[in-house]
Amino acid sequence: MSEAVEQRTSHNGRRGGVTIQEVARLAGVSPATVSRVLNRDERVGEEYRERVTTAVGQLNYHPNQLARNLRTSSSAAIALVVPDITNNHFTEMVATVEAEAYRHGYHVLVCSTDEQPDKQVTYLEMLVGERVLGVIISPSDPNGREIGRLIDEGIPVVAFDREVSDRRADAVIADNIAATREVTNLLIGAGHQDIVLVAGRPDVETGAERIQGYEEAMRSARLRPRSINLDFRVQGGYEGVGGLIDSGDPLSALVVSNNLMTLGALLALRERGVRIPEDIAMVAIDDPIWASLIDPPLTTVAQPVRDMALSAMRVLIRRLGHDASPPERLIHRFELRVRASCGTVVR
Amino acid sequence: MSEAVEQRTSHNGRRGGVTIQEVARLAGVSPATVSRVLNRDERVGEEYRERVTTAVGQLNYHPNQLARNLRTSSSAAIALVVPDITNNHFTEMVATVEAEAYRHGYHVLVCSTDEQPDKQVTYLEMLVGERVLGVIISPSDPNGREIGRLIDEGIPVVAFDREVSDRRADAVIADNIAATREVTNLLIGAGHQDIVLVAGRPDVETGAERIQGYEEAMRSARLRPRSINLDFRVQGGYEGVGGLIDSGDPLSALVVSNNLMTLGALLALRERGVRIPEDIAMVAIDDPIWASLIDPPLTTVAQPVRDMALSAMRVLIRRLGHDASPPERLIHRFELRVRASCGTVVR
DNA sequence: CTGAAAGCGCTTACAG
DNA sequence: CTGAAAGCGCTTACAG
Repeated sequence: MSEAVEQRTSHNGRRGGVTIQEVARLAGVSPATVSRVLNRDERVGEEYRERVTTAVGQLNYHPNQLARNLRTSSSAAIALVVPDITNNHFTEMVATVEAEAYRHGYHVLVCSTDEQPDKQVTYLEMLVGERVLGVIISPSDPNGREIGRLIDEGIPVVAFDREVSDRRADAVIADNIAATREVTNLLIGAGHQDIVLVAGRPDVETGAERIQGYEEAMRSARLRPRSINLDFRVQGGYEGVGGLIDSGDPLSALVVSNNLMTLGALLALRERGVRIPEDIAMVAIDDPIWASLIDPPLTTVAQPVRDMALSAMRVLIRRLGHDASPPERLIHRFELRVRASCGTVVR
Repeated sequence: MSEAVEQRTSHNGRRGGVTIQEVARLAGVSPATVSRVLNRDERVGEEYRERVTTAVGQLNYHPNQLARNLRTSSSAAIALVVPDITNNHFTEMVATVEAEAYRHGYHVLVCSTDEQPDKQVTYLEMLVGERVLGVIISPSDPNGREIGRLIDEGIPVVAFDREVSDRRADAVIADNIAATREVTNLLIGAGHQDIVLVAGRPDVETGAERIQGYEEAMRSARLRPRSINLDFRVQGGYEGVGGLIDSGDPLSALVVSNNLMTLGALLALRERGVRIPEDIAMVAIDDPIWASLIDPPLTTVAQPVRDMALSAMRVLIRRLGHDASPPERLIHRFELRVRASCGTVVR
C-alpha cells in the first residue's frame, strides 16, 4: 500500500496548464465570475457569460478537477465494490453502471474484494478518503463497519444483490428464494428424488437464500435436502461436483447455485463421462450467454442483472440529488428458462 | 455531462473529519512533521515519529486525499480504457490489473469506450482533468489526439492489445498475425479449401492483423482468401455467419476472429442445424472458459491475457517511478489448443 | 531534524 | 449581478 504514496510525493514538477485566473484576465472579469459561468450559475449577465465562454475556448481551458474536489469536498466518482469482476453476473453489472455513469458525467472506480472482508474494509476506507459521491456494493461482508462510516460521512450506499446490515442503505436485490424453489420444483416434478444443491457460501446472503429456497421445495415434497457448500467459483463447482460423483452417493439431479460453479460442475461431469440429463439432470441459477450453446442446453433461472443495475443507478442518482426519503428495497424476480439439461424437455 | 457538476456544487456541507492540524496539536508538533511521518520522510526523529503515530491512532486520523491530490497535483488512480468490458478478454485484463493495482496501493478507474472514438476523447479529457497517474488503453481510436495530450502532461500511457500512433507510449501486444496464420494452416492441413474468415473491424489493429495472418496462410496455399468484416460483438458473428450460410456460397470451414463473434457464430449455426465439424469446421481466436465445454469442444488459439495485463502493469509502475527509458514494445505469443471443432482430432 | 509560511486552483459566503 | 477575500487540507521549499 505504500508505493502509491511514494509516487505521488515526487510528482509535483508537472507543469500546470491554464488556470481560472488566466481565463479571468483574458475575459476581463473576476475568477469568481468565471467559476460561476462554468458551474451554470444563473445570475451571470449575458455579456459576461459570453466573454467567459470565448476566453475558455481560446485558452482551451479545462478546470482542474483536483482543486474542485478539494474545495467542494467531493469527487465525480462513483465506486463499485464487487466480490469478483470476472463473474459474468458482476461484469454485466459493472458494464451497465459504467454506461449510465458516463451518461450522467460520473466516472467509476472498480473495487474487487475477492470475497475477502479485509479487502473490503481497505477499499471502503480508501473510498471515504477519496470522497466518492456514492457507492454500489455487493458486500463480501455485510457487517463491514466501514459501510456505516460511508453513510455517516453522507455518502449514499446502495446494496446490490446482497443486503448490508446497516438499515440506512438502499438495496436492489433478487428473489433468490423463489427462484431456487422454482427450479428445484421443476426437478421434483420430473420425478427426481436425489437432488443435491451445489451451494455457494451460506454466509453470503444470496448463498443462504438459495439454500433456503431449495430446502423449502425439498421439504414440501418430503424429500431430504442435501447440499454441498463451496465458494462461488469455477474451482468450487469443479471440486465439489467431482467429489460428489466420486463418493458414489445416490444422485439423480443437481441444482447449481451460480454460473461459475456451473462451469466447474460441467467440467467435472464431462471428465467423468457423466451424461446430462440421462445420468444426471441439471438446472442452474444465472443464465450466462453460453447456457444455450452447450450440450445439452442448460435449464436456468436468469437474473435480470441489467435491470437491477439500472435500478441501483436510479436510486443512487436520486440520493446524490439529496433525496432523503426512507431507504428503498427493490426486489427483482428471476425468469425461468427451460432447456434440455433438466430432462423435462424433448431434445 | 452536467449532472455531476451540479451535484458537487451543493455538496459542501459535509462535516470535515479530523485534520492534520488536530493531529499536530495533540502530538505537540507542527503539521509539517505530521505530514513527513505520514509520507515516510526519513529525517524525522524517532521520538517525534512515535508521538505522531499515537496521535494518529487516537484520533483515527485519515489524511484527506483530495487535499493531497491538489497539493501534489496527482491522484492515486490508474485508468483503464477499454472498448468493451463485457468482452471476456477485457474482463480478464481489468481483473488482473485491478488486483495488481490494489497490491500497490492504487485504485482503478474503468472507462468503456464502446468502440466510439468520441467516447474515448471525452474519457481521456476527463482523465487529464483528474490527473490520473497513468493509463492503460486498448484504443478505439489509436490516433485520438487526447492520447498525446496525456503524455504531454506527463501521464504515462501503455497501449494494450492495440497500439496507439503516438510513439512515446509503451505497448503490450499479442502476435495476432502468427496466431491467425497458425489456425488457418491447421484447417488447410486438414484439407479444407473454402475457408472463410469471420473478421472483426479491419480499422482496428487486431482486426487487421488477424486478416493479414489469414490471408498470408491462404495465399501460401494458393487458396482464395474470403472474409466478412463485422464488429467484434455477438451480434456481428450471429448476423455475419447467418448470412454466410444463407447465401449458399461454398464454405467448408470458418476462422472466427474473437470470442464474442464465436458465440454469435455458434448461435447462427445451431439455429440452422449445421453440424460442427461435419458440415463446417471451425477454429477461433481467443480461448474463453466455455470453449472446452461446448459441443464440440472448440479449437482455439489462446491469448495470454493475464500475462499481458501483468506486463502492462509492470511497465506502467516502472514509468510511475520516473523511468524515462525508451518506449517498450512487448509482444506475447498465442497458444494453440486443438480440440474437436476443427475436425482434425478423433472425438 | 523541525517549524512557519506559502501555495496548489478552485468555490462561495459576504459585501456592495 | 459582480468582485475581493477567505479557505478547503494538505505538502514542501526555505530557514534555522
